[in-house]
Formats: sequence, structure tokens, C-alpha cells
Amino acid sequence: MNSLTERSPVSVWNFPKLEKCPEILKPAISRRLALLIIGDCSVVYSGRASSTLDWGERLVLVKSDGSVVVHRREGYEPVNWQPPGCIFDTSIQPDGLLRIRAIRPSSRESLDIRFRGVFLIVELNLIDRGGFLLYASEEDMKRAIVACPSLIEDGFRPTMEEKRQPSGFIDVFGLDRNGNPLIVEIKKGPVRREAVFQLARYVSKMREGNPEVRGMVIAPSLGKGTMKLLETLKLEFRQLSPKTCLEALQKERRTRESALSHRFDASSD
Amino acid sequence: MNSLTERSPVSVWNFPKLEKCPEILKPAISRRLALLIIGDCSVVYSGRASSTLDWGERLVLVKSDGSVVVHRREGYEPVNWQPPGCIFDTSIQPDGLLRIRAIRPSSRESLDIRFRGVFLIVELNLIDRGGFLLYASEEDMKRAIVACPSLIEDGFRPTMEEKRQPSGFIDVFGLDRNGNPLIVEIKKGPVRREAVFQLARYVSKMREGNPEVRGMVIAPSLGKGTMKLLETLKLEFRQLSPKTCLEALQKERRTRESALSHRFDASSD
DNA sequence: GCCTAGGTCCCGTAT
DNA sequence: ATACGGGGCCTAGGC
Repeated sequence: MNSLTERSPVSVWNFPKLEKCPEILKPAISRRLALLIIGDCSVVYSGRASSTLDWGERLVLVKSDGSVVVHRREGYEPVNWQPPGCIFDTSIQPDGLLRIRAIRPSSRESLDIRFRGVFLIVELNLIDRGGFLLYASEEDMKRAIVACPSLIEDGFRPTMEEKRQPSGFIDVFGLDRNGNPLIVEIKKGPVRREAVFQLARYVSKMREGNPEVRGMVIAPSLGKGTMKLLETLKLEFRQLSPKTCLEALQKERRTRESALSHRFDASSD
Repeated sequence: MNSLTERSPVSVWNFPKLEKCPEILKPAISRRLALLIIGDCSVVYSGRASSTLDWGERLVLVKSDGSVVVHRREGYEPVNWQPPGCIFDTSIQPDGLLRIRAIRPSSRESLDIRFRGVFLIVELNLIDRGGFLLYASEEDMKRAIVACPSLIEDGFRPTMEEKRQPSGFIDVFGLDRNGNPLIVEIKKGPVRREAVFQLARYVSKMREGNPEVRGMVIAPSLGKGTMKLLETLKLEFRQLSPKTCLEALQKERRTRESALSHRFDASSD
């Protein structure tokens, strides 16, 4: 009785007959469980582009959000896939093959997987509430610069983040110690030519109104020809790594917290 | 006896004891098989960035090329991963947990997966020689334009593909019916502002030497403000979809093949 | 829906 | 090795 109510994180079918597979797959999909199908299949994709994949043994992972990945023996990336939002149709074809069709109505795409043999089906009922934290992203660098503007230079006062411009977005915008506008473009990796052009676009637009506008790239390093390019375009570079930013941010937070606790100490007097 | 030599595409362990797992995983990795581990795990990533993922039930796929993906219940993308090139270390820790460490020497990155419970291990010995073909990429469009230059306009003669410029690459370069240089930028989706700026860079460089240089964007459609932008920069647009290109290319190929077979017919006379 | 820009992007290719 | 640009990129955020 308890076993009836108890969740099983995995249910396994070993070498199921093709004609039995829809009976396994359909209920799992409607119960919004994830499915793993390992077998000999071929795949046709049609949508933004088209592709065909001939017969071979692969692993197919279908998730409850309607995403699909087809993995081959090697390679980090799936050979075929669909992002979330698919509806599924599983059936046995007239020729006896198992067909799984994933259709994405939003972008009129379809993935057509045909199996001529299935080695394993795993129904997955996974519980996963674990938090995910990512450090040292460009977003972290931006936060650090806003919290500690002296990372850029003394006297810098940021006024806006993610400033929307007709020519695009600006990461951080502010005024330098002399009151001149300073546009900051942040990169967490080596600066490429393209990033410089991106900044140049923003800056040249703003220099039309005020030739004193400065543009600065913040990054851990510069790509090959980018130093010269920056000079030509009268843009600046300040070396700053994600790690440095993170440390500055954490230090600033500690300072703020201790200031806060002091206030509490004082108020509790 | 036959069973000893026969390959099994999948070998399954149901709820293996943690301490047994290294005995399963290590030989599989050294035999260069792929592995699927489903269980309750936590993950720490450290490298270009850092991340932590708290306990939860997930699916881990380790391939023989040294790539890893960790999939949660939902989402197309893995929550943690490593591209090919990892070496693996599996062990039971002093606290009794199973630890799988993937280290990428080339970029000094590491993925540290700890399991406190394993539901399923699948050893995968997949045979997959199926060919993969992708149609209608930007590359296909380029090929089509070079094979059928009239797709651009009558009298166009391409002279170079992938022309290297100090300012970057040019998709297709050639001369129009009047002998004026024509720079072609191909996009397979709607044209964005950035693509226009990219083309503008090439063209303005070349117009310094010859003001008659033309620049043209080839794409199935234009993004919002891009028509006006093209006009301002004196650039042109020709609508052409990947599908049209593909059809033209296939037609051209058929024509060429039939011409070839005619030649054979003639020579066999 | 479209547009914009980041990503531990990954990937191939050329230098 | 690094640099560059594509990708069925995907994803998040804004409009």
C-alpha cells in the first residue's frame, strides 16, 4: 500500500518491444515526467533549417517542459534538439517502427524520431529544489562597478545601468570627476574587435552632442589588435578581472553589513 | 561463449550502493564507454566562472570524449557541463559520498559532482555511424550565390568568398554589371542593426579608395529600423531566403549533373 | 510577438 | 595557442 503512494525516481524498461513503447511513453508524458529513451533511431528535423540523421544508436531525453535533446556517442552538444514548448506524439507506424514526434507550435518546428529498436526506457520523476548560484559573470562585474565606482577611477559617479539608447544598450553610464559623461562597456573575457565597435557606436552617437564624452572598456585583457583600435577611436581601457570585481563587491558588502550592525548596536543602547 | 563476445549496447545497475559505484564507473571510463548516472547530487563548478548547485535529483551524462552534462528536471540546457577534453576521477570520499571529478587541463576547469544517492547507472556502448546533414545554413546561401550569382542581380560576377579584410571578413565580393565592386553580406534570419554596421565597416573602408563601391545585405527579411539605417549608410537590400537559395543550388546542381551526363553520352557515342 | 545582448556559450577554421 | 564569426545557437529582459 505504501508502495502505491511512494514515488519512484526512476522506472526502467529493458529492451521493451517497440509496440509496447507508446503504452509506456504516453502516460509518462501526460503525467509530465521526463523520459529517457536509448535505442537505434533516425531523426528528421524541420524548422528554421532542416536536417537528417541516419540510423544509429543514441540517447533521447524528453523533459516535461517540452524540451528534447538527442545525444550521440560523443560531443558535448546534442545532434538534434528542441527547446521547451514541444507537444509530443508517439505512435507505432504502419511499418512497425516507433515514432516520436515533437512539435513546437510557437515556431512551427518539428523533430521526427523513428526507432527501429529500443534498448532502454527510463521514466524519471526527479525532485530537485537545489539552488543554483553562478559567480563572476558580467552581471557581477556590473554590480561591483556600481557598488564601488572607484574600480573604474576615482571620482566616477555612475548614474544609470543598462541605459537604453537608439543605438543599443550601454552597460554603465556616469560622470567622471570633471563632470564629463563616461560610457562603460564591460566584458568578462578578452576584448574582441566587435566589443570595441559596439562601444564606438554608443560613444560616437553621444559625441555628436558633446565631444567630451568618454568611452571605456573594462575587461581582464585585450584581444590582439584592439589596443590600437581603441586608440584610433579615442576610447580607453581599464583592466579589471571578474575576480577582482567579486572581491571588491564582497568587501563592500561586509563593510555595509558591519555599518548596519553598528547602527543596530547604537540603537539598542 | 557468444555472450562473452557479444556487445551489449546498455548495461544497467539499479540503485547501486554508493561504495560499489567506482567499481562500475572506473572500468567503463577506461574502456571509453559513455555513462549515465541518475541520482541525488550536488555540483561545484570552477573555471572561467564558478557555480554551486545544491542537492537534488539529476541526470549526469559522461561521454568518452571527456564531455559532461548535468541535466535537471526541466530546461533544454544542462545546468552544469564541460566540453570534451576532461579527465575523470571517481572515488568514495571519507564521508561516504560518491565523488566524480571532471578536470579539463586545457583550460584549468573542474566540475565536482557529489552523490549521496544513485538510482541508476547505465553503461552505454553505442554504435552510431549515421550521417548527419544540415540544410539551409548561411553557408548554403553563400554557396548558392556563388553558384547562381543572378540570385543577387543580373550581371553580378563573384570574385572571392570570405575575403579577408583588416576590418573583418566579407561573405561574398564581386563586380556588378558596370564593373563596380559589390560587397555582399549574407544573413539567414532577419537582419539586425549589428549586421548592417558590420557591412558598413567593410564598405566605408573600401569607399575610401573608390566611392562607387556598393554594399548589399542578403536576407529573408529586415529587422525594425534597419531599412532606414541601410538608406542612411547608402547600402542595399535584396530579399532572399535560405530556402530559395537551397532550391536554386539544387536546381543548378541538377543542371550541371545532366550536362555532365550529356558529355558522357556524347563521349560514349 | 520582435529586438537586444550575454553565455562557463560551443564550434570550426584560419592565422 | 589565439582570434574571429556562425549557430536550428539558447536564454533573459524589455517593449
